[in-house]
Amino acid sequence: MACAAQHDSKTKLLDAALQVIRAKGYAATTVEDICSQAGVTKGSFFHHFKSKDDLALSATAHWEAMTEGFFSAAPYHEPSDPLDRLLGYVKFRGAILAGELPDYTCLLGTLVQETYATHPDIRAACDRGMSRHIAELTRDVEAAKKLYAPKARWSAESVGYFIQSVLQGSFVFAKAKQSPEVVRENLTHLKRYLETLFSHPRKLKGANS
Amino acid sequence: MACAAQHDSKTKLLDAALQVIRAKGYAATTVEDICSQAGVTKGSFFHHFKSKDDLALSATAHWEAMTEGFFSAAPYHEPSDPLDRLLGYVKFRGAILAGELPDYTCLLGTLVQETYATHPDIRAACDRGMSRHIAELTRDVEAAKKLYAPKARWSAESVGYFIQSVLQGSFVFAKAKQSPEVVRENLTHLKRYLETLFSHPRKLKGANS
DNA sequence: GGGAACATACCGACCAGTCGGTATGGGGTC
DNA sequence: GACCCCATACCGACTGGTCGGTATGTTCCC
Repeated sequence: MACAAQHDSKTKLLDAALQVIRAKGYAATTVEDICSQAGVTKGSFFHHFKSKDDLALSATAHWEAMTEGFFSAAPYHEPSDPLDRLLGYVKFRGAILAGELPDYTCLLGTLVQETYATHPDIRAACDRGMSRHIAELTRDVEAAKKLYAPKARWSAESVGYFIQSVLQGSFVFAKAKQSPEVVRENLTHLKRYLETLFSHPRKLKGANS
Repeated sequence: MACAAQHDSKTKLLDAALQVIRAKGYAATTVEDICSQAGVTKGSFFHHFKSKDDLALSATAHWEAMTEGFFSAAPYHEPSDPLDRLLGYVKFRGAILAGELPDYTCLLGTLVQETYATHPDIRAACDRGMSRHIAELTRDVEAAKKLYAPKARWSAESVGYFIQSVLQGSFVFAKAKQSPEVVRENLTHLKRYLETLFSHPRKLKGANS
């Protein structure tokens, strides 16, 4: 029973869900949309998921698993200097802006906007997923702070949230403008802010040059 | 024929649309939701609007008109120093975070996320509305740049987009966390960034204190 | 042969949009 | 002022299609 093909349909459905929901939004996505994108039938869908909402929940878990693997395998973790890792993260986020919009935007950000008032469990799942990613990030912020700005009054966590907020907001404008250009420019601003925040010796007066 | 009461229902429908769409998202909002919120009937709705999509378009125009009046009447325009006006804007955005989430989040940001791939005209309307607001903002950025950072390589417009991206992203997290607290913290970071960006003499070393 | 994986036909609720109708009020005519 | 005409505003039952979910197989693997 535990052969790989068993979960093939389920994985296909989850992958399809990530794509379709990011493109059309959750409410506008029909179960049949996901099925046809995945190349399976509705019977299969409801064999694996109790309901559409259940799929959404599973999709957030799937998303978390995917992104966690993706980011932990990324090369920006290599530097021993935590600030370099942090700036590497920002640079990395710029480097992965390829393909169509649904390929690089965030499922959780899209999902939570539509469901925060009507689907408490989905909202909570999105919150959990985003917070977990931020917690990862915050670790490097914390370490960099200890090194470069130990007395600063801002919290490492708030910087983590700020970074993610810039990204989420950038995606909104990417969608409005149908282009990742705004994301890139915003990442440049973000990088500059982080550098000044840590009084990074290598590029201290970079703000106005 | 031109009595004020004539357009009363239409205005009520538009006001209701702003609330309901921001709370439930566009696709999940039914025409009857809006009607009952506005206290009018479906017949009236389709007398004033050709379709649900037509309402969305009118709602963006209504939103633009409302917000333009709201922001142009705000006190942050008073200072003669453009940087003070800019920082005043950021402070003002923090001051208006009252009431429920749908009361202070942005209709256009919510709308465009759901419609960018499926409703080209709504997407374009959202883009137009957000760009217009940013253009206003950019004027002050431009003036402040001339005064305080004339040789900086970043464009005033990109700063305008950055400010709005921070806000839009903050709203995503406000929805995920059911609280405007993240918005406030992000505005603090944003203020600090703007100050360093303009090398504001009054608070130059504020970044790490 | 028994259960998990998948397929097909179908149901019922819901919802955007329609349609025939009523109410109101302004303007022209005598 | 009495009358009619007609446009605009508004009402709510109805319809046709869509979509989440179910019921009933069928296939295939252990």
